[in-house]
Amino acid sequence: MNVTLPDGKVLELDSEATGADAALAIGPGLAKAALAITVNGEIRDLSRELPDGATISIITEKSDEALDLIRHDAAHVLATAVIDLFPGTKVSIGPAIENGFYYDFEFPDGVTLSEDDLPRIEERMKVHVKAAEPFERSELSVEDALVRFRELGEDYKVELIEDLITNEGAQTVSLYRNGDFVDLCRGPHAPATGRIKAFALQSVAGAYWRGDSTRTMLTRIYGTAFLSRKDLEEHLELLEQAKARDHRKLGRELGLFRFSEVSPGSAFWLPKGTKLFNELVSLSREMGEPRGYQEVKTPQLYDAELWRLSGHWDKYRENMFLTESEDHQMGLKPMNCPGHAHLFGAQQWSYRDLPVRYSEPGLLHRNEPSGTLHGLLRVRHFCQDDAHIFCTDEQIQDEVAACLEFAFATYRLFGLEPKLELSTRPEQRLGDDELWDRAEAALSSALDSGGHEYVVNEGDGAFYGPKIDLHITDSLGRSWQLGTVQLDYSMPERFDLSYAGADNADHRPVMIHRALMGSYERFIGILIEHYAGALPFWLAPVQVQVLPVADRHSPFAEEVAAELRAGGLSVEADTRSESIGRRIREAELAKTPVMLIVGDREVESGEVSVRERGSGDEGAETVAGLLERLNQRVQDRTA
RNA sequence: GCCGAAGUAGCUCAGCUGGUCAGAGCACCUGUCUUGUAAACAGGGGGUCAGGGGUUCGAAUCCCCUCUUCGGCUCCA
Repeated sequence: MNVTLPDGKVLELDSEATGADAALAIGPGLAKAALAITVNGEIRDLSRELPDGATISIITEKSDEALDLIRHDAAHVLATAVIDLFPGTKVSIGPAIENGFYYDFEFPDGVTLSEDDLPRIEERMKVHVKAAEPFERSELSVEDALVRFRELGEDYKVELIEDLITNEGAQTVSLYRNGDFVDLCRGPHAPATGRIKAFALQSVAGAYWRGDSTRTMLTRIYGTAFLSRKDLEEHLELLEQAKARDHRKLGRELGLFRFSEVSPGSAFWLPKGTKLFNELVSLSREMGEPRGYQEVKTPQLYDAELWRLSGHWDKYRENMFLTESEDHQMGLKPMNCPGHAHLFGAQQWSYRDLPVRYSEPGLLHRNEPSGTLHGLLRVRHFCQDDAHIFCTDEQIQDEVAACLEFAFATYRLFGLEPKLELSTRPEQRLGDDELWDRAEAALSSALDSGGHEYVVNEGDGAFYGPKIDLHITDSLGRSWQLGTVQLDYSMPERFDLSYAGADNADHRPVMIHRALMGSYERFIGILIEHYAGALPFWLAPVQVQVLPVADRHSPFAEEVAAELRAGGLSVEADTRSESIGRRIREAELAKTPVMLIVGDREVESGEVSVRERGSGDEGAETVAGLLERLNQRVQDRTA
């Protein structure tokens, strides 16, 4: 038979030749390095027979696919070790994931696993890796496979096979054996367990079977694997370093905010944190005004009637904080939209008035489940940079495009590059298909015209309309949704909103919900991790720290500070009788962008010695010149 | 909410199997030093060991409940 190699050469092989044979035919070095083979674009085991005429490419440790392969191998070895150590454990699934792998198990009654158990599971895994047990693939009819896994009591595998039959019409399934462990698995795998050069188990967690919270909670073991010990150590080192960027740690160390048991999930903002917070609110106002936004203020607490009208009473009550007043049930707002819709509906509108863009840095309360709270990134009390745009159908596309422009203009200031997701019509939805066609088309063409790349989440839209979300990852690579632009045909209906058209008839406006930073809390959490706490000059709560060398220079230091403050900067003077070295160190640790050292020389010359965060002495400068330079940095919003 | 883990001074942590176990460093306060680009020196104050029950002659240490936090899952800005 003949196969074609990546460089276009044709290789002649014996009939029934396998991927391993092909690799050997190319060269013994490659045969040794080979992990798997791509056959007509599909990754397969080396041991499988090649089809005649196939285009092949050998996967080695250098290939992009190599890590996924050995991580998947490692997941099987993990399962092998777990079953060795905990007989009677049921297995479910164990895929490779970004940065590692996991396997989900159901342990026998009475057995609970904790992280203390990981070392001995690792030891057991090492035995199997060292034994370099081959991965052997076999195929089985679905009937035989069902019998086999039923006998073993592997209920989860049985369910998987049943679903393969119903959903894919599967006739056969593939099994992989390594050592004594046989798993239902699509493959592919490397030739043997020995190819896993370095691995580590990392954590134990609960995970619902099939991601369904009504089903059994399985025990998930996370781990990672690499092609060399060095790569593994580098990865673990990176994870260590990421902890230093954690906004919860930095928020405390930098004196930005804190949390307390007296109000779980709600930040207490300290003066410095409040300054940062307010800076972002100002930014949003400053950018919103020229874009036609009008700020409004709406109440925190509303009669339950409003929530019934908006639909939140039915769909969101569980997550709302409720109270009573004079026999009226009331609820704190979890969203600003009903208030804005109510406000819009309170007066008459002409088509000439549209679009109307109401913005509000609205304070919200959502009673999020305790287990979901996460520093500033998931809180119960937060403030959105929220706005609602009421417009005509024809205006949707331009408005959405303008929202995206606004969002990117904002993110660019911080060097953040969000990932975009377009979520389309869900199964349960309001409105006819024609409406959804138009709404989705409006969103996707706004995305396309802006030249944005995005992924489509089919069926993930809100029940009232499709949406575009902006995602950013935190220091540990966890993705968080920040901004969102949502089309809503439902709320205008519920609130019976209307405007008079050119035809003098009543028309229903469309509502666009948009929050660009998302919430100030989450955005600040992400920013802190993005900058590792070293906020750019324009955002720093304390921009300049003036440091007199000795007590006798304090009056001059105060003068300099006052002058810079009068020039609009946030300045402190550290006049404590501590050593200058100590005060410089503390200003550095506080991530203050600019330090000014003033001693005899400066008092004499009237200038100041400038020290930039992280880069040492930069020489003397007049206060006036410095002020101008620093104000330019604020204006340009540069570091 | 679910699974697992943790909770000792403001912070980081010691305190092994219950019996001088309430400690250290940093921070804080006081005093001395008056400093030239990342930590001066000395002394001092501070915790009913998350909260509540229980076991015991005796609990920070063992058990139970609650709260909070951390890692995930589900859900979400």
